[in-house]
Amino acid sequence: MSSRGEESRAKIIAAARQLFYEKGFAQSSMQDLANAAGVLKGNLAYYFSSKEAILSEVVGVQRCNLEMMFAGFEQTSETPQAAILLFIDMVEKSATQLKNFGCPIGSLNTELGKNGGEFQPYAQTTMVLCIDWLTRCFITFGQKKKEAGASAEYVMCTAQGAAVLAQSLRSPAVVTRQCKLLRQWLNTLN
Amino acid sequence: MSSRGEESRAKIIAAARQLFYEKGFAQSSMQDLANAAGVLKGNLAYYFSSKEAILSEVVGVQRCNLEMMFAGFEQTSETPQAAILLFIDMVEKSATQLKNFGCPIGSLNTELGKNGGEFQPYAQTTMVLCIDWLTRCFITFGQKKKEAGASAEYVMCTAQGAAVLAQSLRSPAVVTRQCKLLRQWLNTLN
DNA sequence: ATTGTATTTGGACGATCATCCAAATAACAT
DNA sequence: ATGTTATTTGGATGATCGTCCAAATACAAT
Repeated sequence: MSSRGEESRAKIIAAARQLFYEKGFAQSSMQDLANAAGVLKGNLAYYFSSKEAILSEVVGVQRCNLEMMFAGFEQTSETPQAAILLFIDMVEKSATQLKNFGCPIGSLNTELGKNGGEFQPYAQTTMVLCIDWLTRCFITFGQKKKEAGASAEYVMCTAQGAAVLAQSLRSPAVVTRQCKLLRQWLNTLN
Repeated sequence: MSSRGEESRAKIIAAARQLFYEKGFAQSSMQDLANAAGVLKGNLAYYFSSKEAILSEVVGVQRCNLEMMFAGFEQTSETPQAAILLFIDMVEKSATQLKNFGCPIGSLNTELGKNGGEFQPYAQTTMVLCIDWLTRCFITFGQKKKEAGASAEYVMCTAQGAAVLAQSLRSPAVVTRQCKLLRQWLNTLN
């Protein structure tokens, strides 16, 4: 597969990522994906055997981006607290996006988790990735394994709840307020 | 409209409520609704002019049920704390459902809030109803208006986040843990 | 220039979608 | 019993869905 093919493939995945996020997986038709990617619908089948295959790639990219982001957080932080704070900052900076489309990770899990959820395992990996990274941060911070897991769950729970509320109420301020609370809570852990 | 018609109408709405919750609004076809309600697809059009009209009725029933539940909480509670505790108990008792299908209120907002969200206003009313009731509870509890709003937002945020995580991780235990934290937090308010 | 592969094109395919309707049937009034 | 309304039936409608494919085109190697 030459650079031309790789480019088309990448365009399709990028378009799918955006569309799945903004409209949902089921609501994004192959025609929509083709239009957004600037290719013909028939061309999608050349690169992906099915819509599920596109979802798989999209989640793969999502996970890859998360891993890079987390690696960046760790590199630019001297303490695990600072890394967690960067995570909270990231959530707060996404407030407007969260208001418009919810959390890219949470909303995909919510959609795919419905009714049997044959596709949910794809989305689950990204949620687990976040919780695991936060857990490692809290362990490095000095917490025991179980305590760190609870802390990570608490942070992620607040972030997801804030996203749902922000989107429901169409108010990014919810995210701002909950992030502030998270920072205060983090400060009390010392 | 006689009792026969009312009965069919009610059956359709009940089936739609369940299906919208378990499969999502867009993923529930009119054929699915008809099958679940035990009527023919063509009969849906006799009672509802469109799928949107069914959604409107479903949300109306949802809101009505919430109002009754809240009224019950207030009647059987002598203090606002006790009423809030009943709310938290209700969330915890729903852990298994939350794991399977997410929060009936939150997940509907998440779906309908995507891409312009022409239908989201329907779902928004139920979310606002919950937050407003919690806010009133915290005001009765003695908090100022703004503080009460923040407390209500915090409770709802935790509940919604717990639902998203429980469904993502397919673990009802998340709900149990977050409810426990909520009760502890509520105790510190005295 | 010619061959072989990679990619694109445009459309066909059956299935399913929400909506709509005329005719059949049921229930009830007189 | 007859007429009237309420409800059900079964199917038609055009649009759109995901998938698939043969032919056309573009590119690279010889």
